[in-house]
Amino acid sequence: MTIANIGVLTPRKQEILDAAKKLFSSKGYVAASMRDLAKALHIKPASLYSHYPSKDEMLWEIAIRCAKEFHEYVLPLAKEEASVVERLDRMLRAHLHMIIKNQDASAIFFDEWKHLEEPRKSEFGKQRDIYEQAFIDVINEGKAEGIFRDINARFTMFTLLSAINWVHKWYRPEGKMSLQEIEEEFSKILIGGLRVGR
Amino acid sequence: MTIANIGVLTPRKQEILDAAKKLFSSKGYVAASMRDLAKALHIKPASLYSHYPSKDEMLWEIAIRCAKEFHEYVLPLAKEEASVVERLDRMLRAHLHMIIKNQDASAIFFDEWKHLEEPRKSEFGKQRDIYEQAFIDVINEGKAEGIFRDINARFTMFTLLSAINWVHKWYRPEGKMSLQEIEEEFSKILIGGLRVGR
DNA sequence: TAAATTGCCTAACGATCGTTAGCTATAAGA
DNA sequence: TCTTATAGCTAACGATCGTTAGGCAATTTA
Repeated sequence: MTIANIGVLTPRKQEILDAAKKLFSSKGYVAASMRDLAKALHIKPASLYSHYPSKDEMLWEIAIRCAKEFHEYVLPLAKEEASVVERLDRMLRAHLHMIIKNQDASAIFFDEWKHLEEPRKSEFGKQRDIYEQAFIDVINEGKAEGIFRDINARFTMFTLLSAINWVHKWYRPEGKMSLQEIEEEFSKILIGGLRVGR
Repeated sequence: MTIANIGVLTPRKQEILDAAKKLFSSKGYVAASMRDLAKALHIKPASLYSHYPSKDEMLWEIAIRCAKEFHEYVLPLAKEEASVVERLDRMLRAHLHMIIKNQDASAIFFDEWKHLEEPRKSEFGKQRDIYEQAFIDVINEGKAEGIFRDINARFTMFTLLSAINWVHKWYRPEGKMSLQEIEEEFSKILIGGLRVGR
């Protein structure tokens, strides 16, 4: 199963998946029971099994679709015609956008996927690797051009994404900072810190 | 219960707490059962209740002690006699040290505390606030002195700590980067990005 | 119109969970 | 020597978990 050939779901299947996504991201996969999910959908727990054969299968369907969203929204930016700095900046902003606009997906993409059972967990890991590698590649480009300091690209990728990922743990839309402000600050601190020549 | 008056434990109580800390941090509090813990200690599950009245009580004892470790190791650095940049740098390095040297404590301090039941959860939150505020204060000092850019101090604290906190999810002692290398890179990227005048 | 699919139901199984009741043995302190 | 604290045990309770078996009604497809 690759991201490319993820099929379309029955409307009802989609509804159930949406409810599960919301529940898993708010309570955590382990703490959220099938009975909780059934209650949210106003059906009986056993009815869920008419649509999905197991809880793990549901988590998988959710996780792989979250991965797809991140991939499709962020990765094309790596190959646009623009400078390295500009492309990395765009990628980080897009990544931030995804996190803020789609907080449920973020929680799954960053935290809950670890509860997948094998071999799905490994399969998901491969998709994460692809995503992270795209950032590493751009950072390495910047190093080769002498624009970024001589730095471990993988380490840098972790640092950048980690700083941004945490946002979904504290950001609330009604809070004091607007999305645009957050974008600008990240761009200054993170990209700023990367550049040589200070 | 404040951090100051945390008492000393019976040797056996300490052993059990250590095993629980290890288990909770590796499997997660929810997934780690009292039966798992008993097995790790080679005793029967019911015997645990001779020492602690509940699982939540154990998590609390672990969490508040982890908080204490972070507080005592990092916070005094905020008031040393040194420049703002130097003090923030030392605090971040100390924070990183704690995470790498004490990965179990990190997992509890960052992730597992959220499973505490009220009112302990709120009480723990207060301790986290104190810890975070110390970083905010130093950043504000730097702003007042014109050394750091005009930035939301709370946001910056989150960014800095988030980037570092993630380390405990990927760092392995046998990996390629040494602690010193990690320290230097963080210092360059994070502190570097904060400073004005580029 | 007959057949197949979709969606949900009741009832329950077996497993696992945190926890309790009540007991015994050992060691240290009064 | 008596008391108290420490440290463990067996057995089991009630709750909750993911899941299954088997059936019923409505809708869609052939």
